[in-house]
Amino acid sequence: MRTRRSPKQNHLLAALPAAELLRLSPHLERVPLPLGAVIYESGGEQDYVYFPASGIVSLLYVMNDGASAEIAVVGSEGMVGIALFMGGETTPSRAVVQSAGSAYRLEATVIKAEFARGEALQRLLLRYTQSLITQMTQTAVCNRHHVLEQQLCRWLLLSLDRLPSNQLVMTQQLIANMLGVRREGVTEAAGRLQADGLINYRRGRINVLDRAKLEERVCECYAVVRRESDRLMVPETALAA
Amino acid sequence: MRTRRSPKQNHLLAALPAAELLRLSPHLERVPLPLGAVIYESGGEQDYVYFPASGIVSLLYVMNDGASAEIAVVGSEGMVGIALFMGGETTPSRAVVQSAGSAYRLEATVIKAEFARGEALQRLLLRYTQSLITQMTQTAVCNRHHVLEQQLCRWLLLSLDRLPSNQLVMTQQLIANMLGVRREGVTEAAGRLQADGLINYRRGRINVLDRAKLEERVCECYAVVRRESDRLMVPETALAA
DNA sequence: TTCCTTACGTGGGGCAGCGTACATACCCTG
DNA sequence: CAGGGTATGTACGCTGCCCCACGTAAGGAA
Repeated sequence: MRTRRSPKQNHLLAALPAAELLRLSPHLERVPLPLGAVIYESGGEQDYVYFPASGIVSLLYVMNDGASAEIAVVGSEGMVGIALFMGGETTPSRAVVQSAGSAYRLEATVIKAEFARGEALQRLLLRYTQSLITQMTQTAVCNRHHVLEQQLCRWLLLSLDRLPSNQLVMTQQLIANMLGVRREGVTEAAGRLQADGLINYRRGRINVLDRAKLEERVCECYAVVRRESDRLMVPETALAA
Repeated sequence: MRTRRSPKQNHLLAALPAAELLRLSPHLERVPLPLGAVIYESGGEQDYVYFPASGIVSLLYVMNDGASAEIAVVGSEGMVGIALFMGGETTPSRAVVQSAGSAYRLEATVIKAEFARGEALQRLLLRYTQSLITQMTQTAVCNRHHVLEQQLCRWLLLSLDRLPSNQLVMTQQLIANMLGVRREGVTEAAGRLQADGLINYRRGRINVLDRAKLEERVCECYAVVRRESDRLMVPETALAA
């Protein structure tokens, strides 16, 4: 069930009209996304945009005291580096590989030029950006109102949507960093989910056993993000109707 | 000190080249923003974009159980309705007038057409959108890590930046709805700020007496948002250098 | 096998904020 | 100037998560 290596593994690239993808092709460079790699540092120069073919990248804000909080996650449905075509060049957040994979990258000048043509890529990236905004706002809401267990469920589901199997390679400490909570809090919540048969884990590997039950326990935030993403990311051709 | 009624009261419109503003002028319609008015409902049709000349609009997410959380605020520095040019047509959040004022609005078709020209307005709106994204991500971080008093300081400062005087017409209940906390929590935090001479309030009117001290007590989130906004919103001419 | 690093489990004390209930006090209206 | 609606103040018990400290166990390396 191994997918062929192709830029079309990324949904945004796959949704481009043939002519536009052809124009980009010579500039697309496949690069690995090793676990833990920092793609952009907060406020740092962004020289490339990345279209993941597999794996997950987290957008993370790190505070002065070192505490962190995940803002959004990006997988093969999206792109990392929106600040380049938005015109800001950089952002105050960090992009880190949360699950290893690979991506197709484009130099900043290339993506900016293609974006400026105002064709399909522009419309696609803007709609994607809006779905990313929804993910960010829902993170804010969830942080305010929902308890750790619900947030953990949301996080697991968002990750699962971006992975090929039911298994996540991820320690509880890393999840805690993403959620911006203590590791012990994750241990307790994960323990309850395991006791209830929703997941099963051992030393940095989490298996989701019952996705349906996970969706029952999660807060509304997950559904909002999912629904908006589905709505905004339908192929442009389907929008004409 | 009354400013002349002009579209240039809005910073985005003011930053447009004369030719572009001229093209939009016949379509700009000045409308009041009465306190409490709902500009967009969650998921509802968005027929106009609004460029506030004065007043403040809150972007608010309202949960199924009625609880709410503010995502971002928009004043004369910005625009309400980014979903129109982003291509999503709508968003899962509500836009409510938090402080009365007035705005210039444009029909959806007009803003979309002007945006599609790919000239100054497009670049301006995209940079503005990025600064809005920063505000949203910082809201998420703040909700996760900072205590109510700090969040209140942040909220007061963000509001103050968008108002002409040091006075906010705002009850503690409304602030609580924005922050997504209990009214009593706001009462306590505001009481401390008043006892320490930073603010002074009575029945729905808050006077900021010592802005400097407010900036000492606020968390880093305010500075991040402010800095990004200042960085992204400099006139395009200044960017050429 | 043994060791040692790393991941997970557990417990005690503390605090911020919640839900609830009710008291006070302002200010508009009649 | 009296009444009533609304804004603010205060209190109490509860819970979710924090900080801190330590215990247990998995699994790779020698």
